[in-house]
Amino acid sequence: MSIKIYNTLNNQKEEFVPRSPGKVDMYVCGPTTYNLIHLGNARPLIVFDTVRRYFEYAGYKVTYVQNFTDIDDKIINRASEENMDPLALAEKYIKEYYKDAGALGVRPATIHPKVSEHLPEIIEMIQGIIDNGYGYKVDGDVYFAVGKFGGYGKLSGRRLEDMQAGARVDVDDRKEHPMDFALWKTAKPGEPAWDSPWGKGRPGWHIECSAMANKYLGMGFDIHGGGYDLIFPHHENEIAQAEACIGSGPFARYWMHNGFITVNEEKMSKSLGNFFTVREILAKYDPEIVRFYMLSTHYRSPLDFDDTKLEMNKKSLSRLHNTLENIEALLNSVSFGEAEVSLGQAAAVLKGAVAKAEKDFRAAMDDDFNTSLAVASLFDLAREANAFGKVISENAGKALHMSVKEALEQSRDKFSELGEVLGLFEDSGASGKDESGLVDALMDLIIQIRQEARAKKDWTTADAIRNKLGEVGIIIEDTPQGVRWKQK
RNA sequence: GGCGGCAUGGCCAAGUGGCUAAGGCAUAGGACUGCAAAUCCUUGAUCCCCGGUUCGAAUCCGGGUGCCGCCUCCA
Repeated sequence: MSIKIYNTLNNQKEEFVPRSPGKVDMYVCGPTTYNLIHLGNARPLIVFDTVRRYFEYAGYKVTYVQNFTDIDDKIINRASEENMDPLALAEKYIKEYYKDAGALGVRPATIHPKVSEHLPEIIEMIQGIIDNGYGYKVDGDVYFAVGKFGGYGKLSGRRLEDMQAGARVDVDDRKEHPMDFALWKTAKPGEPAWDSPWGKGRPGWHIECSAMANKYLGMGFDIHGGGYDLIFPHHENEIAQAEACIGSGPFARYWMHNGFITVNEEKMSKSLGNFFTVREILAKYDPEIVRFYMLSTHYRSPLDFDDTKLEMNKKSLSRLHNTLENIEALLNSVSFGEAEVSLGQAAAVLKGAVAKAEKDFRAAMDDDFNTSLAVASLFDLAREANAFGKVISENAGKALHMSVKEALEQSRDKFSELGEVLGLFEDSGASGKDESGLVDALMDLIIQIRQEARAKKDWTTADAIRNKLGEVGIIIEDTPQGVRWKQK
């Protein structure tokens, strides 16, 4: 089964054929580190992390490159506001990035190149563009001449003559064409600057990705990803720069773009007051919920964020967690051996469901990473596993055949296996409990007291304990396999 | 002005020509439970409107309505 990818370059799903068999080389545009990452940054992180995980699951060796833009106007402005060195400010937020991304289950890329560490490569590429006749110098600035690059517009499907340059921003009349963009900008006093053949300055907005992708992956690498809004001009310009410099195209073979996040049906922006950092969201919601939510919609569709939907997804996710706990409890409480009661038929049904879940999951992910459908396969498995648990409960106290244990273990393992591809269920088990074991010990005590009350049919006491614990955020469940408790 | 996307049950969301339109949340009924919780079973869709193509359309074509994005830094 092959993987299909919706390629922005041709606006259609295409079979993915890697440049080198068994390997995937991908580049994803990373954040400009002038602030904590926001919700909008989080989506591509989670989406492309999941793409990467699935490729690895499917047996590919993935080289994943994600840059940090640590030289940029926004950084310079922010740094001067805070009276900080721009690079130190960028470094600070790179550290913060790792905290937030890590919390969301986003694995570090194979390589995280920074602009500040690639000035030689960037300058070399600009020089190459000039040498090939696609760049020109004006005062201390260098511009890319879009009119000379025949393929300009092929990614975004625009034609130069259709675009209303200057409609919203004044055109710099030193440019040969209004759409020309800066490759190199002269430094103003006090700004960070590097020596170049064109004087002291810094790179333009787009050149970094071309240069760094080219350095680490080379021309014709497999997948380039990023947010939908980057198609134009950022990615269009990346293509133009790389291909104008190196000559041999294509720059990247498959272009993937994630849809936008809105908040309360509006585009997230500071002026609308609906701008959220990942950290603000994580103060209210478990990161796994945020991740699950982002994957509950196809990556190319827009995704609206609000508390109601988060709450909804929280409940959905807990269903999956409950299932995992149910399976674990059965494995721990039921005795297995030579068949007194075999339940062979039911076990076979579950094993069949395990196989089907993986098959469905793969089919969904193969089809342009349809995580929404993939998640559905987990719910299908959950239903079967829980139904099996019900059958087991009906045979409480009896020794069950080993095939029952096998079926339970298979379903549990399949959950973790498929969940890991989506970055879910990874820290299940010890979450919410303290390391000293004090809480566990106290809970054992409380539960024991309550059980004694229940044994005496003292429901008033038993219910009071349960209600009071509920007020503190602890849920007590009396299951056929014994008493269970959990937080929240 | 140019380019592009979306409209599926109360809500979220798959599905892009063909068996009974996935899955989740919520609702209602039932089972289980001392009562709950968890779980299982059952429960609900004129697929935005009009017209067309077809044996057959949510799915293709035309028109309409509504919403959104990009064309400027933006994930």
